[in-house]
Amino acid sequence: MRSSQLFGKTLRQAPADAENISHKLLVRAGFIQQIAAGIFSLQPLGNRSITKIRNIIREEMDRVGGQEINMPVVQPRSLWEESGRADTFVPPLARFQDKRERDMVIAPTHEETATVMARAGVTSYRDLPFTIYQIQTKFRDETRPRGGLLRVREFEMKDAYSFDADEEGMDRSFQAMVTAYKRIFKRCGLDVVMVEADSGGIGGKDSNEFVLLTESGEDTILMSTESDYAANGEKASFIKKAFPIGELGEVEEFATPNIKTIEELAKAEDVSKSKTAKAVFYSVNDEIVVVTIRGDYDVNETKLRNVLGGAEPRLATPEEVKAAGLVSGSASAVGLTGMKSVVDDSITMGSNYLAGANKEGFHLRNVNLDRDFKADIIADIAEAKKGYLSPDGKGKLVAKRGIEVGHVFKLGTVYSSKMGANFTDEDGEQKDVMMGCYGIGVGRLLAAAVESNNDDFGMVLPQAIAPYAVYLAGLNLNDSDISDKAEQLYEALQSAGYDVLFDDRDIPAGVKFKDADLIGIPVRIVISSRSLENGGVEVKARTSKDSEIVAESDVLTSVKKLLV
RNA sequence: CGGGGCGUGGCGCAGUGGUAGCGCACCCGCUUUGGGAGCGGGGGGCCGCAGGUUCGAGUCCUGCCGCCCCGACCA
Repeated sequence: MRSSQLFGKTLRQAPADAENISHKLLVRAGFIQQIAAGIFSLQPLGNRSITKIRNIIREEMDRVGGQEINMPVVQPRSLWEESGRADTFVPPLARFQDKRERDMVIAPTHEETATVMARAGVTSYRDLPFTIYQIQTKFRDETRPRGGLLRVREFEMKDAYSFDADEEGMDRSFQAMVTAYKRIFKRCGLDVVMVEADSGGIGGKDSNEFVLLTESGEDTILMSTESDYAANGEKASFIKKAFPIGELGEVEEFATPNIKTIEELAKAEDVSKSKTAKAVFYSVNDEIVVVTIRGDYDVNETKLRNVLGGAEPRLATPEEVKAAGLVSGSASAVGLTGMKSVVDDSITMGSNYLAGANKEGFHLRNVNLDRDFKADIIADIAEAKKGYLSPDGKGKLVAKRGIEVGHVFKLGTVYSSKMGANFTDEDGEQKDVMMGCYGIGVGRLLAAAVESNNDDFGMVLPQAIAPYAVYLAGLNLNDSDISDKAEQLYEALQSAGYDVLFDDRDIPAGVKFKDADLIGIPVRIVISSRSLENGGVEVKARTSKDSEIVAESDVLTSVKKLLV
């Protein structure tokens, strides 16, 4: 490609809207153009990078036996009623009615259609296993898109779905995908870690995220200092401090004027926060739920949602708390009836707690679970934090930020059972298909790659995903000797199989260098009167500071050393 | 959805009631050619939208829309 023909201009200044490095650089380099919040067009350079990423993904999916398919973006809402996600998917499904007033949705993900595909295509265990995948547009009406391509509403995702006869098969399919994912990210120049994750709106039991650790990430990742334990903050667990359980004391009420928080209560009584039972009130499906957790821990709302069966909890408003007859600042589960009680298991690792008396200005001593208040659910709903003990007993947790670039799920039969995707096994029995699903955000992957590969001058893209492998700049092109040689080099490099961007523009050298750096092309070749005087052409890697002079006849050899 | 900020040429910005400007980019000419060149000339604006106040509104008032950031939320 000749720069003089290339559509798209580089910008000296990034739009004021852009804040992330990747957002700024992708816009400045002419890769992407914003159309609306979280909605982008790809310009030629950006499209080339994305195409390369897609192809890497395809190769690795095919390598582990994936078969490419394509499913519709527009789907009848009834399909989502079958799976039960029509009203529960968060963010809300984008919906519209077609001409005949039939309810339609714009797909945010494709488990339903994939299950339908399997439902029709699988009747016998002999049809299993198989894995299908697509690279397809999704739309999620995110509450808050942000960071250029990092979090968008319309986006392209590679989504794969595996179908197996039994759990062992599903595990094998899952492992194959994990292998493929690791190769994909490595080839794209991303150093990712696989962490345990919450499966959220997709469902299923186990899920893992592939995360690029970087400060600009929006997820919190907790990792052990001494083992390979790593988990998203939504999922992370830890070993809770346990205290000896003494004899249960008598409950006694005492006055606590002006004490509203656990901190104040612990301080006033001169005890550790772990001697207090904290009550937090949530609104879940318009009902108040009381959550009790030991005062030294906080509630993890994702875990809470999961123990509540998937309904989204939200902190009750002061009005709701009051309406429920509760005394904020002095509340506890003691004596409460008619509302669901969830208790974190930390409460069972101690006794004789300080807790609210449900009476303005009073608290209670020696409060104990079962005797003084009930639990409908006892579970781990505590938020892991840095410094806590790793759940495997090895080391402490540290907190990092990360960008989720891939997510793999063991779905089991959550979709197949609801949607009737079953088969007859060897014994003639009817069984639900065991599924897995596996996603990679394609645009996000590019953004993540830029986030982790840049310097003061621009992107530093690995050859695998750079729009071009070689930037060939001819200077003093009015000199026919130089322009002839530049043309010859352009031909030769292309014949050798390299993607070459030939800067044939009649502009100052500095502009060409700036553009080459900004776009992040791995190898830059300069041919000029100066280089010829020095005995050839200049070859420079984007990653190195200095260039080397190479005889014209040796250019291909020299480039070959820097590229594959 | 709560809090904050911003909407003026492709991009960055100035303009607090009186003829819409600057830098970059763009077009023409000449001079230039190793890190975003110099000189000269030129084109491009429903100042987000609607209503209002005023002799007069980019500027003041009201409403709406859009975008960004923080939070909430987030396969």
